[in-house]
Amino acid sequence: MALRLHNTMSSQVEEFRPLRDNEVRMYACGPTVYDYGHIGNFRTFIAVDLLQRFLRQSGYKVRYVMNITDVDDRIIHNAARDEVSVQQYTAKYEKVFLEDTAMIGIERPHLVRATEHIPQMAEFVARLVEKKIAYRADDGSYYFRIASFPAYGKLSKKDFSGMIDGARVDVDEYDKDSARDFALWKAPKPGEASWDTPIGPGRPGWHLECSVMSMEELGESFDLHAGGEDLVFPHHENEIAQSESLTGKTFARFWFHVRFLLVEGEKMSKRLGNFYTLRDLVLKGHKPSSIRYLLTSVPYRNQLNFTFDGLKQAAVSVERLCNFRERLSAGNFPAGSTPEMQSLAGESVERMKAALDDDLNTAQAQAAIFEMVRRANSAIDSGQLKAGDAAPLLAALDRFDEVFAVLNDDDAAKMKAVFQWALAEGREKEISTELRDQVQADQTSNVAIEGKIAEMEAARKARNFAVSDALRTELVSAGVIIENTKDGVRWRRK
RNA sequence: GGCGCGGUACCCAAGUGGUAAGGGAGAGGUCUGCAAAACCUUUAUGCGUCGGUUCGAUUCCGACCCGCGCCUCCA
Repeated sequence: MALRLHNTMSSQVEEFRPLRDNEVRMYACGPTVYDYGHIGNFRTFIAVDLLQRFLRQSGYKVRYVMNITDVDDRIIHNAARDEVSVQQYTAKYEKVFLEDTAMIGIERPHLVRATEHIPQMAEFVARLVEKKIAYRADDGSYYFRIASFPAYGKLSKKDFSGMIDGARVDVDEYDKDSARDFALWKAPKPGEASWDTPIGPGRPGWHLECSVMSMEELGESFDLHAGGEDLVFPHHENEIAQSESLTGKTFARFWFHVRFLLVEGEKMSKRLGNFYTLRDLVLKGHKPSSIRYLLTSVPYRNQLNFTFDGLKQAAVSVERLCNFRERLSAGNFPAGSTPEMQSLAGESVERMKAALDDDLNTAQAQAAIFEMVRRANSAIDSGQLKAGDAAPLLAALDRFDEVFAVLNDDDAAKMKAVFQWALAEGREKEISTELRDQVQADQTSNVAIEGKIAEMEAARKARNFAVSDALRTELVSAGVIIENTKDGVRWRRK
């Protein structure tokens, strides 16, 4: 079965086939690097990352490009406020973005920066002017003439045919031909960052950069363009207008939009006090793997209600999968293999693929893996599972994690990094006791832990349970989880 | 006002014109010196409300109620 994806352009779930055999060219609108990213941003980026991972798992070569918007009004404003250059300002937040995406398990796309493509953007505008699609306003800004592109509105399903020119012209937009016409190129205001180009001084508009960079990297027509649902209009609509009126070709064939999330049942906003950056959550003691799991557990087109209760549940779910993997890889099973477990592994892989093929139904894919875990655990308990069954089951789990990326067990180091960042930024007050404990637990050395465990085991052998229990309590409070299995003691950090 | 999405158990959340996945939490049990892990049993005659179509609807249609999104910067 082939992948079927919802396409905003057709409002339908369609079979996804790339233009070129075996190669997918996709573009995602990335961050404007003016602040720390919030969990809503990351829902989108994780969804696109998951798509990209699944495409590769399905055998495609994926060329995935993401832009970094490193010049815009907010950046200019904030840089001025902080009395640093635009470049210094964006460098900081680009670094933050890269750290955050790595923390949340996003594989790095090929990144392109707006400020590194200024000449191409100016050239793009010049070509649109030549075709009389763009025009220059008195102040030196350039606008796109929407009236020249009759298909305008086809993505967002808006009808502009009845628009009355000038109906909503505001003071700043007095010299546009039509109020709806959008800026391609903004003339510099005093003190603003600007570039000297053949079309005059200024800086690119946001819509322009995505058109120019995506076509430069992927060609005039490519397979898929992604972003948050809010970008459908006007951003993506404008990209289409610019690009297609210049090339006369279909710009992107599939439009992939990720729905906004809710936080505790309400729209996330600073006003409501439910606005969280990724780092805020880690400061509260939540693991990156829990956050990623929660953000992938609801299919990307459904509204996801992000709650702290859900975050705890996600942590337990991830732990269950990790425990299972540990149990399979460390256990001693009788030689041989069973047809039941072999086919269970195969069926589970099939079910996961079928679920993801169905417009990335991550919830179904997770259900499939849990079903496998339960049945395999059951087989282990009843002594049915054989040594030769472990490999295919582990392979199925790996296959799951190639896409979901939650089982790496590298949370401790990531949390420690956030801990240190908070200290460096003077934000130690925001470090929760939970995070403090996590970092503390990580500092107890393996040798020390294993020493304690040896003592505990000696006491247990001597049936001195008071001593062994005391040692175990001590270890547990240091964040170490102890399990006595029939193959010996197994321990791990919380 | 225009366009669009959703309301499923205590919580999160899939799904289908033929009788409700999965996870978490709760309860009981198995195993264990005790825990932990794991497993088993159990928790919606019910899928916002009211009508309609149908042999049969949670699933299709209509109305209504509620929540949410876009239409302006926003992932």
